[in-house]
Parts: sequence; structure tokens; C-alpha cells
Amino acid sequence: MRVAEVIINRPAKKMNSPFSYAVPPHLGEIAPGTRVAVPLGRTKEEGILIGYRDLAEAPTYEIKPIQAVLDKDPWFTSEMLSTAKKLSKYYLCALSEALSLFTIDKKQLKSYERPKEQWLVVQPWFQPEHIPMKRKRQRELGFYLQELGTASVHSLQKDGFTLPVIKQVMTYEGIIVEERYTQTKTKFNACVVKELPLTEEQQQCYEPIKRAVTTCTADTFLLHGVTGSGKTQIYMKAASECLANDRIAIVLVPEIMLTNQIVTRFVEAFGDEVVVFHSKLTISERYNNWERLRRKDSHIIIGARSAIFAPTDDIGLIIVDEEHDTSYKQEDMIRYHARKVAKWRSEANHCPLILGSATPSIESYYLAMQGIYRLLELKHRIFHQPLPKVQIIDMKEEMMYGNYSVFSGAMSHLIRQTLGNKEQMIILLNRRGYSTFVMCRECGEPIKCPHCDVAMVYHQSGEALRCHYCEYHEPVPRVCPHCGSQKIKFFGSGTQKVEEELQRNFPKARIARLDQDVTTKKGQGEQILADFGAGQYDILLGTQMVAKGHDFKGVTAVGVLTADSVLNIPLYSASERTFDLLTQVAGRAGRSNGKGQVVIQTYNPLHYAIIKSKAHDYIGFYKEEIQAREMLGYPPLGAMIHFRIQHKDKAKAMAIAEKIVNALEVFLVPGELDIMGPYEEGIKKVRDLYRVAIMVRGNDLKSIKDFIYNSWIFTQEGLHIDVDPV
DNA sequence: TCTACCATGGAT
DNA sequence: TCCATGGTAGAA
Repeated sequence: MRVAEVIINRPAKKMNSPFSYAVPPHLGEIAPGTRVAVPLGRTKEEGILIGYRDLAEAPTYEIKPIQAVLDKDPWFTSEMLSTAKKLSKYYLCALSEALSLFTIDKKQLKSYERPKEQWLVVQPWFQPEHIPMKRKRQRELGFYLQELGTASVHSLQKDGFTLPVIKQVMTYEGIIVEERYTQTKTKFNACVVKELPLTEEQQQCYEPIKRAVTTCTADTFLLHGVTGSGKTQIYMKAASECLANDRIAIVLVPEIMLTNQIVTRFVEAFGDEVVVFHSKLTISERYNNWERLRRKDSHIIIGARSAIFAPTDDIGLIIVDEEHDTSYKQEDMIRYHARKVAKWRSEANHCPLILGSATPSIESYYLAMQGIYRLLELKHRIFHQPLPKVQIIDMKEEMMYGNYSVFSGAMSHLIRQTLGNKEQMIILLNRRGYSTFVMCRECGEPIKCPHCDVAMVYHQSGEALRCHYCEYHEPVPRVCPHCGSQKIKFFGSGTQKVEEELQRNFPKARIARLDQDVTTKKGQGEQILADFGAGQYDILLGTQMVAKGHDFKGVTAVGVLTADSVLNIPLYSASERTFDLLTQVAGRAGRSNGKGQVVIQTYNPLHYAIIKSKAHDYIGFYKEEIQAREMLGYPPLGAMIHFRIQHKDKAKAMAIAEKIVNALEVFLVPGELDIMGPYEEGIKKVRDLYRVAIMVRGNDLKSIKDFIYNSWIFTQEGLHIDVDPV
């Protein structure tokens, strides 16, 4: 007996294997990849038909029939199905979760139909002269229609006819109303892009990419180019080549929210050939975009992380811009890395993948050094502007000279100088809120969140202490909840406090602050950036979002208040992230006139991540970093899996973790595959759940992953598995 | 995930 | 004895 294998569309790991259903004859042949409605228990559920199977003998359970077909054409191509399976096994998540990444509507059991609209078709016997003179607009529409022969209701409304008038004309003799699929095709002027000249260096990088696009080769290129070297130009050339071959190009950008340079340039150059995916799109806009890609009305999709799951086959090119950016790794739910998925999809679609960055991820650069990726380098800035001058300030020294303020002498001087020259400055501080923690002077106890193991942060707005890990907030206590003393003091400086201090020291400066507290109100972040770009502010103060890809012409100076905030995070990639952040933010200075100045304050002035970023020396940094990782077996010279067990009972969490370690111990080969833990995490408790962790590190984790995928560990409650944590 | 089922246990 | 709660196996 032939049965259909259906994955129930529920994010439950326990339902990871497909369920068998019969296909009733009246539904005909259902292609794999189609969404179907099936009975499950006593409810009706949505599922994805992933294939067929022959049952040798009658099963012990009842085979129920599929109730309905939800997609006219299968939503999932076979490539999407196989990529989802790969993702599920690699990242140890449920197949249904992996599949749902490719869908755009989380509402279930909704069938999707291609958008249709009504068209009025004029028949030979239509006589507008019979329409009474009194009905002026209808008569005009009649003659207008006769001229056109056929027109859609939508287009007539655009031409100034109201809906009642059109409705009335539709009833007249000689007018036939037809339903047609919406056609939104607009002509694209390819010349715009073709005329974009490339420098010789760019041309050299572009040649092999072009060859790979035309020959449909799944090569991966690492395009390493300093900021301002014209990577976008190469992306656009490659995309236009892909478009000329009538295949789809996917362009991934880090965070689309903040007015993204690349998006604007693509839209300007390619017009309606570009479809922009971002989280603010409505469901119908998403469907419409997808439909455009499927009909090849548009060939380029540009968007953040999730755009890699564009439901399309025939991908001809994938570009990951700023490939080192950490926003490509999803940190909640399914913790996939978009760069990894891009690689899989490029292989399955036989198309090249371009990874572009000024500071490539250590992993990508390593693979390029191994000859697995092809390294392409842009060493010169297009207009040959010099890179900014970077000064490193040792804050320990500042303190020795009695300066306890957040601004070193050099920093104050740079601010004063920039303001004096009527130029703009960006100041980076990786801490939001007012103060970093609140502590009692008597007993030395910091005030902690009652639900999480973290110090609460004072936020001026609302005069409240907030926890950055949960929604908990409370007013600042008058007396210490621990010892009753009144000596409560604020320590450390967040963006809010620094803003205040800046304003006090430089009363005339116009200061804009950009951090999560400001961005939560939608559109406000973009507005601040736009205003700053328009010169309405002198200083832009903010968390790392000020460091990313904006091109402000008036900015000549950049200040980093604490380079250590990222460096001190206990992660193997802390140095890499520090180097990236410093290099990125320094790159904001002097983009147009070339006299950029940067001041970096730090307590670790001798750390190589800081020294190498001062010298704009990526390769030097890479060499030191790869050595450090080689010694410790960190990625890319080994892979890691992070297990987090959460439980409201600390002992239970520990017990579960120990059970997991015991089960995995058979794979332990010291030096080859190591298991660390179970240990309490740095932050012991979040939202009243205790956190215990296990870390597995090894040169090859495939077999241990396969084991976990098929064992009880996979469905263990309260366990979160993070493959390739960053 | 959702649901039905069973076990436990406190209140009546 | 009743019902409420909690934990858990199974769904085709």
C-alpha cells in the first residue's frame, strides 16, 4: 500500500518523523512539497507532504485519509525540502521547524491563491453611444474603454474612475468581466547597470564571478575589500549578469532596518527587478513578492537573514554582504547561520556564492586560505582616501593622572576640535541605559533582578530599574533591600548618562542618542539616522548600531568609549568581534574628505585585536587569532555544540545535564572530541529558570549529532541545543 | 504542539 | 467520593 508521508506543521520535536496518510482518489496526485490538511487525533492539522512510501504489510495503526490540498502548486521545491532536512539534522531542530523557515504565513490551514483582479473586456457589439448623456462619467468610461479594448478595474481606478461608475459599466451589454492573474511586470532598464564602470581591481575580482554565474558553478568567493573599495559595485554587476541569465539572485544584508545603503543602491539601479524582504511587510505583500519572483517579474531578492529562505528554485547567485556580521546567526528558536544555509542552497542550485566583507569572519578567511573558498581582494579605496588615523588611549593611565571621567583627555580634545570645525562625530558606547549597575555602598550588594541572575540597570525614562533579560522593572529603592542603608549609588555609565555628561561638557553640541530604548518605537531609529545624515546633529552617540554600514559624509571623528566591553565577554570569538566592531566604527570616520580621526579608549591597550585594528591590519589580526584558536581547538579548527538545560529547579537541571553527559560519554576521545560540563552558566538564572550548560567540542561532530538526532536527548524538555554557537 | 488519560491529593 | 491539578504518552 502506497501512503503519503506528511510532516505535521507543529514546532514539536516529538513529532519529527512523518505520519502516513492515504491519498483519496478525488484529490488526484499530490506532488511532494504541497501543504495538506490532515486529521490528527480529533483535530484537523496542517502538514507538508514530503514524499511517498510503500508499506509492505498493513500497519498496526489506522491510515487516515488526507482531507484537503492547501496549495494549488507545491510550495516547497525538492531543493527546499532537502535543504530543510539538512538544516534539521545539522542544527538539531525539528524538521517541521526547518520547513517553517521557508514559509511566510504562520497562520495555519490557509490556502494560498495567486492574486487575481477583474478585467473589463470590450466586445465588438459594445455601443457606448447608448449610455444616457446624464450618466456623464459612465459615458466617458464607455468611450475610454472602447479605445483601450480591455482594462483592469485597478488601472481604471488609477485613471480617475470611481468604483461605483466602473461597477455600473460592467453591467452594460457588450462588456465581459474576466478574472485574470495580477500582472505587475514593468520593464527594467538594464543599461543603468551595464554603464557602471569598474576599476581595474574591481574588474579582476569580477571576472571569475562572472564566469561562475554564466557557467552555473557552485564556487564560493570571499570578497575581501576595505571599506569604500566598491564591493557593492561588484555585487550589482554580478546580479545583473544573473538577471541576464533569467535566474534569481539573493542578496543578504545584515540589518535592513537601519537605512541600508546597499538596498537603496540596488533599488535605484534595478527598479522593479528588486524585491525587498523585511519584517515590516504584510502577509499579502510577502505573497505578492514571492509571486513576482516565481513569475520572474523580479529577479533580485534583497533582505536580512531570513531572505535566504526565499521560496524559489532556480537561484543563480547568492550574495552575503558583511558576511562576518553576527546578525546572520539567529539566536532564538532555530539557531541557524544564514551563511551556512546560503552555502547549502548555492550547492543545490549550482550557483556561486559571494561572501563580502572588510573584516571577513575568521572561519571564512581560513577556508579561503585552505583554498576551499576563492579569495578575491580589493586593496584600494575607490577614491584613494587614506584610512582614518587611530589613537589608542590607556584608561588606566588616565586614572593614574586623576581623570576618572568617561572621557579621556584625548577624547575631550577630539570632541572639542570636531565641534569647533563644525564637523560631525560618532561616539560608540556598548551599554544602554543610564548606569550599568546600582549598588549599596554599605554592604556592596548590587541590586539584582528577582527573576534573573543579573544586575538591574537604571533607566532615566520612567525613573526605573530595568532588567535587560526579562521585562521586570521596579522603581529605584530608597533604602538597600539587603541591609537597609540609604547609601545607594549608581555605578558605570550607560548611553543615557554619557549623553547627559556630554551635554554638560559641551552645552552647545546637538546630540542624538541611538540605542535599543530609542529604536523600540518604530521608525524612530531611521529618523535619527536620517536627521544626523542631514546635519541636524553634531554628535551621534549610541550602541553598536551606530557602527554598521552608514555613510555619513560629514563625519570626521569617531570615539570608542570602552573597547573592552565586547572583549571581556567570555566567548571564543570575543577578539574577533572586538576587531570587527573597532574596524567598522573607525571606518565611519572621514569617508568623504579623508581626514578621519579615531580615538579608542581601553584598559587593554596591548591586546592584539586593538593594536591590529589601529593599524587597519586584518591579515595581521587573522594570523594571531587563528593561532590562538588552533591551540584551543576553537572554530574553524573544530566545531562546537552548546547545550543549555533550563529548569525552575536547579538540581533537576543539573540532573538532566548529567544524564546527557553520561549518554554522550561514549563519543569522548580526549583531544579529538571533548565534553565540558555540566557547569552553571555565567548568568545562572533567567526568567526564574536556572541554566546549566554542556559544551561539546570536536573536529568532526557529525556522528555525535546523528546519535543525538535519533535519541531521547533530541526531545528532552527544557533543552536548547546551539550548534556552532557564536 | 495538543489532547486525553491516569495518578495524586486536598477538600468535602 | 468528588473534582482539580499535574505530569506524560501518543497522535498515522
